Amino acid sequence: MTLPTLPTLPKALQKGLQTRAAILEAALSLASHMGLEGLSIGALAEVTQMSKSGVFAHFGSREELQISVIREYHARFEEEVFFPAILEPRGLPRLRALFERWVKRVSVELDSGCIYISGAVEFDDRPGPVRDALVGMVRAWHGALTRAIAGAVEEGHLKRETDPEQMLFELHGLILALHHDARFLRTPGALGRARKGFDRTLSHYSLAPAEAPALRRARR
Amino acid sequence: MTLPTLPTLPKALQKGLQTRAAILEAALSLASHMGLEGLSIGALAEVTQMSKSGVFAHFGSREELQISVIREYHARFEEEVFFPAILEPRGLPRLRALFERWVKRVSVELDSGCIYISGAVEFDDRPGPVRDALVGMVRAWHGALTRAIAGAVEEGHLKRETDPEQMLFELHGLILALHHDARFLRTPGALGRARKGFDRTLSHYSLAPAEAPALRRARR
DNA sequence: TGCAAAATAGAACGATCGTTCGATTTCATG
DNA sequence: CATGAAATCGAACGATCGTTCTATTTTGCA
Repeated sequence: MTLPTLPTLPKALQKGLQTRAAILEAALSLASHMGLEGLSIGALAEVTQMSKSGVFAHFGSREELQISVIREYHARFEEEVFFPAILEPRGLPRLRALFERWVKRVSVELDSGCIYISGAVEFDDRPGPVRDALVGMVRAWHGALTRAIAGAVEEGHLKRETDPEQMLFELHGLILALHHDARFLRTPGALGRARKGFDRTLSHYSLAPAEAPALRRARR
Repeated sequence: MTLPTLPTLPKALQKGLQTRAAILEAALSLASHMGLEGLSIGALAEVTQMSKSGVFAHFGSREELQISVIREYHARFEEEVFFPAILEPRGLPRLRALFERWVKRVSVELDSGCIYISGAVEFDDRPGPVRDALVGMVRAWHGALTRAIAGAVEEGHLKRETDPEQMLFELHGLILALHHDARFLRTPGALGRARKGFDRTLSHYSLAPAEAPALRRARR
């Protein structure tokens, strides 16, 4: 039984991946503005100057397209926020870098919108693979942040009693409020408020060299 | 020139407003689950056992329906959150009541979603009367909260330097994080985290009778 | 009870959606 | 250059959307 044609298995696949990347680029921009639910293949075809079926063929379904967009967004998020920040020394410097780049990402996206945030609202009631993908990515990101906070505790930069999940909850709230006020209400100064909130939160969880030890000793 | 029929101008209008209220009830529930953009007249007709055109006639356009839903949501929000809380004494008690009822509203809505929050994401990039209505309602609510915070400052319950808008930003963040974690991530304990965050925020902006005066004196 | 008005139904419209299918073009490579 | 595979197109599908009409039913009131 000889293998008749030995399916070619092309090495480069140049053109295919190339246009796929172009489509994904447009899809990312479109989803940032209209949300993942607002992503339509027709609109995508118009933007990329292709036929609907041409666009469609690259993903096989709208759901797969949405998931691809989420994955692409995740990759860029990692590259712009996580990877550079993780180079900072463990502890407060790393945590600061993570938050600052996070804030920048959300506020740079002022005219494009964070897919994690809009997706969370769009899919909180919609079970399925798209929601699962989103939850997975957000959980991974929150996990990384939680570890960074725990690292700052171990490093002695934050109080030993610090609950990393609680602190993450509060920092995440600042990001969400920034997104809300800047994009929806268009309040000026939201970026500054997020930063100030971060400092205030940090000051609470930080060791306050003057008072904290005294307080802690007094309690025992 | 005699008025020929003297257009009846009916007093009760019973049936009309009655079914309109029923439609609005269903629309509110539907919009809470699918978002304001997910509100479709067809689905609404199915739920209310009416014809599409029958539903449509009560609002004249989908946009007007969406705005009516927003107005209805606002009225209920006022009744459940604002009016009861405003009965509390000015200052910290009132602020506490406002936040606690706000939190309850968002977490009671765990299986229905807050239209203010989902609407903010859906319409942050979509100009038009629906967005305008939403912004107006949210601004009104934030304004009430800001006044409550300012009241607590004047009452001497919060530090004189307190920036009400900054504090509101942080409290709003807690609500948004609660909504996100409870509805999207389905994290247990999000409600507790929001409350703990509130107490922590409050403790920062409160006059700390023991230490704060000493610190303030030391700085001069 | 009868009559005008209000409320609702029913059918149809153009548009857009995701998807399918067959034909055609473009590509990579022997 | 030829050939098969990959990529793209164009047309059509059924479904759903908001909306518009014209009947028909139901209602409120003299």
